Amino acid sequence: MLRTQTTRPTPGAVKTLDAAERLFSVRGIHAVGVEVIATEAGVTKRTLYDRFGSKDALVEAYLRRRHEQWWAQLQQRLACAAAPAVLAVFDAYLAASDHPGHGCPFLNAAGELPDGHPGLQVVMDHKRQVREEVGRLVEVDLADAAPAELGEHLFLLLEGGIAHRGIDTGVDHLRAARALAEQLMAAAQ
Amino acid sequence: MLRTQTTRPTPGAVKTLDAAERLFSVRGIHAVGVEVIATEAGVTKRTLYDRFGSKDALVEAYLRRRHEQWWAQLQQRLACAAAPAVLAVFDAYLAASDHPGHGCPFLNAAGELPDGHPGLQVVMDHKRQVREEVGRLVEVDLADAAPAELGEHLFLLLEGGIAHRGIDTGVDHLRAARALAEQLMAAAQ
DNA sequence: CGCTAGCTATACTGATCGGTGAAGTCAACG
DNA sequence: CGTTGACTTCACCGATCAGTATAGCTAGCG
Repeated sequence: MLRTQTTRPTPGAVKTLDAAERLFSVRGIHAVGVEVIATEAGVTKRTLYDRFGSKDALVEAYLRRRHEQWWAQLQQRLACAAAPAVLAVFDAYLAASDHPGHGCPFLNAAGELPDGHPGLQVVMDHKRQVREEVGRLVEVDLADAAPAELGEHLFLLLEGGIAHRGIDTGVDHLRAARALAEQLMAAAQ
Repeated sequence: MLRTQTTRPTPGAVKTLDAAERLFSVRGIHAVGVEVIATEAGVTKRTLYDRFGSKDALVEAYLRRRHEQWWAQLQQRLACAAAPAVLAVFDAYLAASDHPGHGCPFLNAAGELPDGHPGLQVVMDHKRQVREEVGRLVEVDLADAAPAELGEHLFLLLEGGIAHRGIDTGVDHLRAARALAEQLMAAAQ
C-alpha cells in the first residue's frame, strides 16, 4: 500500500529517502536515476515504487522532509538563542552546510523542476516561511521598532550567502552575510 | 571541422546556441536532450556535433556566450551610468530578467553540473568577475573611502535578489536589493 | 574544373530512463 | 491457522539518452 502521509514511514521508505537526499543534494535531481537511488538505499526498485509511486512524488517527499528537518532544527535553536534571535536563522543554514552538496537544495530544485511539479510548491512554501520568520524575528528582536525593509534586507543577505555555497572559492559568503546581519541589528537597536 | 574558438561561428552554430539558450534557461540542462535542441534550432543533430563535439562542450559554450553578452551589456551601461555606478550591475541583471527563465542561469548550472564539468569553471569565473567588479565600482564611487565590507554587502544583496528570480510570488526581490544598495551607497558617502 | 566547408537526411548503436508484472519470502498479528 | 504488509528477485516495457555512420547536396573559391 502507498503511504505518503498519515501513517509513519516504513524502514524501506526511510532508507530510500536517505539515499535520495544524499544523491540529489550532490548530483542534482535529473542526474540521478531511480535505479541508483534504490541500489544506494539497499532496496529494490519495486519497493521504491510501492512506497512513493513515482520519481516526482519521491522528489516532493525529499524536499518536504528536508524542509521539516531544517525547520525543526531552527525552532530548536530559537528556543535557546541569545539576542538578536534572527541570527539563529543564519546559524541553522550554516549548520546545514556541513554535509556536502552544491548550494541550497531548494534553490537547486527550483532551477531543475518543470512548472507544475509538486516539489516546486514545497520550495516556494519553504522560502516564504523563512522570509516570514526572518521578518517576525526582526520585529521581536527590536521590539517593533524595526525599520520597514530590514526584514527584506536580512533575507536577501541570507539568500545571497546560501546561493553561493559550493560555487565560490574558499571565501565563505554565508558567514560574511551573518556578520553583516549582526552589524545591521546592532545599528538598528 | 570543429571550431569552438578562434574562427567566427557558422550559421548553424549560432542557431544551435540560440536554441540551447532558450531551452536550457527554461527547462534546465539535464532535462533537455540534444535531439530537441537540434530540432528547435532547425538543424540536424549531425551539425550540432560537427560544431560542438559533445553536449558538455555545447553547455560550456552556452554559458560562455551568456556571460560574454551579459558582460558586454554591463560595460555598455557603465559607460553612461549616473553615480553611483554600482547600481548599473543591478540594472544589468534586472534587464536580463526580461526574457524568461527559472532564476539565474549560472546558479542553476552550478546546481546541475557535476564536478569537473567545463561549464562549472565558466560559472565560477562569472561570479568572481561580478564580485570583483562590484568591489571595484564601490571604491570608485566612494573615492576609496568605502568601508571594507561594503563590496561584499552589495554583492550578497545582488545574489540574494538574483537567486529568487522565478521562485517567489510577485514580490521583486531584485528590485528591493537595488533599492537597499542605493540606500547603503547614499549613507556611506 | 575540382576541392572544401557547411549542411541535410536517415538510420543506427548501446545504454539508460521511468515504470510495471508476476511470483515468492518472511515476520507479525488475529 | 490464515491473512496481511513489507519486502525481494528478476524479467520486461517503450521511450529516450548521447553519440556515430553513411551518403548526398550546395555554394564559394582556387
